[in-house]
Amino acid sequence: MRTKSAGIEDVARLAGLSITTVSRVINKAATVREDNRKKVEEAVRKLRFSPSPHAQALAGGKTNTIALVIPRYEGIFYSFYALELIRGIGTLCDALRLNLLLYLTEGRDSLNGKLVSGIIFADIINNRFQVESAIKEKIPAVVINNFTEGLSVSCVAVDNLQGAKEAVNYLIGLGHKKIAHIAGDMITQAARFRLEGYKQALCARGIKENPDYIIKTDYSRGQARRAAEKLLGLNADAPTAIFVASDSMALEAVAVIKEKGKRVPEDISIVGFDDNPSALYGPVSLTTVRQPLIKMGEEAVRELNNLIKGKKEITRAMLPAELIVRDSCKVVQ
Amino acid sequence: MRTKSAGIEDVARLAGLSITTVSRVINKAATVREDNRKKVEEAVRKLRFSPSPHAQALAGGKTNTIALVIPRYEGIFYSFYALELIRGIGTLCDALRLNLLLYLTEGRDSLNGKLVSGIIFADIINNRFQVESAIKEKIPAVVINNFTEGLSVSCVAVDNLQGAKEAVNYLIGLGHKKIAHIAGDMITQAARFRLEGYKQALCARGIKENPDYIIKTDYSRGQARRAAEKLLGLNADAPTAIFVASDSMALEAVAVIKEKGKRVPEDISIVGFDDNPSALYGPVSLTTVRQPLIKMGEEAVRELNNLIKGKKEITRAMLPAELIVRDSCKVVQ
DNA sequence: ATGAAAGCGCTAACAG
DNA sequence: CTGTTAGCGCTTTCAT
Repeated sequence: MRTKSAGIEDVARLAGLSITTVSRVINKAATVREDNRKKVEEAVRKLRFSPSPHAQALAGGKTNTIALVIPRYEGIFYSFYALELIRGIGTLCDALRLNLLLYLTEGRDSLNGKLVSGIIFADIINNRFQVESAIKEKIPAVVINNFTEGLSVSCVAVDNLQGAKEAVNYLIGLGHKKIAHIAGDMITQAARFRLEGYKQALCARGIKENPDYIIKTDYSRGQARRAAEKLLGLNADAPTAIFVASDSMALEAVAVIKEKGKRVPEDISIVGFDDNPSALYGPVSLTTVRQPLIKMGEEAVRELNNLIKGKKEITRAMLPAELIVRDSCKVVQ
Repeated sequence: MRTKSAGIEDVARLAGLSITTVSRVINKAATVREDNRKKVEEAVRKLRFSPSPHAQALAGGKTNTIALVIPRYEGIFYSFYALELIRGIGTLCDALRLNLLLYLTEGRDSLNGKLVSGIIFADIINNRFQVESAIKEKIPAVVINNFTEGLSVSCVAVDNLQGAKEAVNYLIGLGHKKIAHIAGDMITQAARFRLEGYKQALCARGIKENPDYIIKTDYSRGQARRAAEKLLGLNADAPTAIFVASDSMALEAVAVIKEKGKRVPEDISIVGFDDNPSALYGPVSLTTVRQPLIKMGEEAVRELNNLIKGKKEITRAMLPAELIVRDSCKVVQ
């Protein structure tokens, strides 16, 4: 029983003009005489009129709303990835006056493209087909954090390969040779690239890969703990440095190491990934690889907006990752 | 240039029936003969038809989408409050097939109620007027984490007063008398209630309030750090226990304490608030007060859904907080 | 049980 | 620069 609020016709009547003219000032068309524009604007104010988005969408075909699709995969919530992304995207949408539809999806259902004028995919995990169908339906789309090979969509990703290499090179530069990697979930491209970067960096410096030194996880702290324990359990063969695929896992590794009576960085050096602010504090501030999450979100919205406005070519942006040196690494003894 | 997809008319033609009948089966009206329903359903499948939400909304007045309004106040992002809430709400919306519109708002703009059939406010911070106008416009609404006094809206909050009391009583039970409180941002009701609970618990046991023991913050780790330093700077008068308004601040306090060469819990006991999983690890696992964030989100969606479906009475739910005892507290010496 | 027709509130040609 | 008119794709009386 919501009170029926003013419609465009009421405004037109009050202003003594046609609804077309009202529509024109609403849509900021240039072809309205100044005095009439004023009249309309006043009528709008008096009536507290605001156009029905549904009618606008139906008549004009513009929705002004975009969707953010986040795969409802546990791991995506382990880091602060999701929140930072939402924050970046949400803030920019607010500024651009875009409505943001949020889908935490299992990936099975297909999105109803009729509702939105564009879609941002926060990574692709089990929902590649949603991306594909968006492309097929020619809905403007951009994928975040996944340098989409074989898919013709715009994307904005972070250079995980380079980031990982820098991390490992830094460790090698410190004299480490026994470098382990607690990897993320191989279901994510980011984790795969970080692992690949780790391998390439090792290889480039002629250090042989040790299978015992590579442990794959689901990004959870629980699995990080087990990984760290396994690594320490190698005893004499235990690594002197560990490159961990996320800061929250790195923090867990640090905790395990301390529990076992070892020290970071004196006994074992640690490099994380994310630049999660909570890694600044704690027993030792973490050396890590910074991922510009908020920026990725913003870039994605910007690109999507351009696509919606008619931009044709897709663009694949690869943002650089940056090694942030703090206190969790040391020259090997 | 999106290819025009099938409309209800196409379906009607293919099925050899009227669009009215098609509309009926879409809306699961009972008055359709079984064989005709089958025909329509098949046509729908063949044409991959899905109704235009905008047209539906315009014609029928039902949107199927709700809004989640999150005040874009820094502090709300410091804890994992926002993410957990989004997670709970988003997941349930997915299950209920509701579209979720997310607004990270400064609180100044008024929401366009025509777009949604209901609104969830994730706390009220600088945007009380948005809540008020929703009420005025009779848009179904529910407020989270704010036991809205003076506002006739449904709400689902957590019992911060009781939670804080339990925390402090626990500390008192351990023999502590010099108990400090690093409070949250007084702009939030939660912080005010936690402070109030702290005071009441002290008072009930006849412990006099010490102004030096109460430090208000903005929930940030930076301010938590300064608060902890100030508290430790009291030297002989320093507290033997600190009740901290959030886990992330509590973690920071622990860090400061260790830096100063003191131990937790041997020298100082700490109780946090949130049950943030990251407080499980680290140097000492944190005793804390659990806040059922995801549940709050789910309850909010459920209540909103009922309101949308015609439920008249508003309901104010107060979820209990639960003290989780772990390792950061000890009997005073 | 089914269909014809009248809107829902707006935008977009097309005239003037 | 402004107004007239025809839809946008559905739901809903109201007949049949």
